[in-house]
Amino acid sequence: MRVVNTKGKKFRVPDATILRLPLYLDKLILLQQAGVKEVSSRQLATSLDIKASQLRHDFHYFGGFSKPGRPYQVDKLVPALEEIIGVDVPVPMIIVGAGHLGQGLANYRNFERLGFPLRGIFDVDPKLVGLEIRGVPIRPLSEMTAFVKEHGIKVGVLTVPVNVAQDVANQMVAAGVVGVWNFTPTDIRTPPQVIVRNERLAVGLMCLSFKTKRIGQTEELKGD
Amino acid sequence: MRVVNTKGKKFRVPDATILRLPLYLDKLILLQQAGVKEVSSRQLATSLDIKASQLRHDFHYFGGFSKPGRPYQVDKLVPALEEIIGVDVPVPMIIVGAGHLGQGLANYRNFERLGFPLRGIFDVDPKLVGLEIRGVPIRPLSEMTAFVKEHGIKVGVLTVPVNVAQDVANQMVAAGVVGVWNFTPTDIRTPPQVIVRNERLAVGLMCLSFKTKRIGQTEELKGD
DNA sequence: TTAGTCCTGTCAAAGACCTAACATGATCGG
DNA sequence: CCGATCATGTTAGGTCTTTGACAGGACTAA
Repeated sequence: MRVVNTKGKKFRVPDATILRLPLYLDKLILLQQAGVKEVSSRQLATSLDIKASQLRHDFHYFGGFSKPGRPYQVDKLVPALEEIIGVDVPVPMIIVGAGHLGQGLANYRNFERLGFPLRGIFDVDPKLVGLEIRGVPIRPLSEMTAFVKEHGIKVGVLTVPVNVAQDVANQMVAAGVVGVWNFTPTDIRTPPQVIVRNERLAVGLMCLSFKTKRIGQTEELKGD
Repeated sequence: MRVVNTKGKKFRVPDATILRLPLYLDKLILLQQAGVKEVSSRQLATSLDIKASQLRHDFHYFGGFSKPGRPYQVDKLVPALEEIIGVDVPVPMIIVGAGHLGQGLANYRNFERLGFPLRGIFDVDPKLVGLEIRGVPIRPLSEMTAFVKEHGIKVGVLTVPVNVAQDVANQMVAAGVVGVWNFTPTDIRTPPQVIVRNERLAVGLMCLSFKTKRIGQTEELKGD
């Protein structure tokens, strides 16, 4: 991933940095809501459990957001990061699969705040079709393709059963979606220009498992 | 993180490897269910979009799971990884916060399969208390501490509102929980021996945002 | 038996990433 | 005005991670 920073220089931004930008923004929004005006790299880094030099290094790829001697101003940093991450331009989104997880996500209020207004929910189950979640009606899956085209939907959230995941994803892509947020426990194949983000709940659980099971062994295995 | 491999040697296992183990297991279980008996490092790696040498290198930390010339046997590899990850020993779990996300997670059937049987659900809302999800009743939050102690609960899933997250986490830890699966959009502080896994949905969304917004710019910024 | 093919375990080199250190600039109090 | 303090931007060096290459075992077919 490459960007041109504020000083006209081209940088290759490491993936690791990109993955941290949302963490910075997340924390900064909390600070902003708490009325904090200024924050130093040390304060911000400490609260995220990383090194201050790493944070400054990350910001450096974008030309820096302050000048030597002055801490970062929260009210300037937030919109700057929002623009870099792309949160400032709305990306209309749909949820496909109105099961428990799909409905839970549909109730998540932060989507709008993060630039992803929810425009539609789709499911095959006739018992679900017609219900409304936060004002958004559940529509039959058969209408999805036309809806995506008509409303210029860019991102689809995939919360369908595993066995139809690839099929539904294919329909989304054919209809014009450029990003898929995949909550199903399987890999889906897409053309290279379509971005897939896998949200593998099982993986999170297993990581937790690996670590908790090793509590109590740590005395004999120093230095993890 | 350190382990002793099958040849008695001590290795420090990199974090990057640990994060991949669940992906391997996840895929292998799918293969096993499909009746596949043997799989080579190339096949497995290709399906996960990584290099075969990396997969073999990862397995090498644990002494390897086959011998030169023979592909991996799915039925041997699955239990071996399950043991390493810790999925083979059940870890009783509770969900605290029976809102939409909490209920969605409570309906997730894979928890048992992954070694995390759901033993209880807790909430402060009297309208929710008494409801059952997949046979597990929702109990008042005030009973949580006693329940954790009595049933030897090891892991708590945190799906409460942000403003009470730290407070509820403190109660969990005081009651004896050793792992917290945090779905709230905030950091929580715990003693060092308690493992916290943050499942930050907003971060996943923002990563997707960063990438999808840059589609169309890729022609002028070659080589991402 | 033997050549050919497929495969893993192993290691060293290359690459990506993180961190400490420092030059420099801003601010404050006296 | 000046020193002390705090802060960022920047870079070089160290550390962690990935990759390619290869030795050697196992199987197959002729």
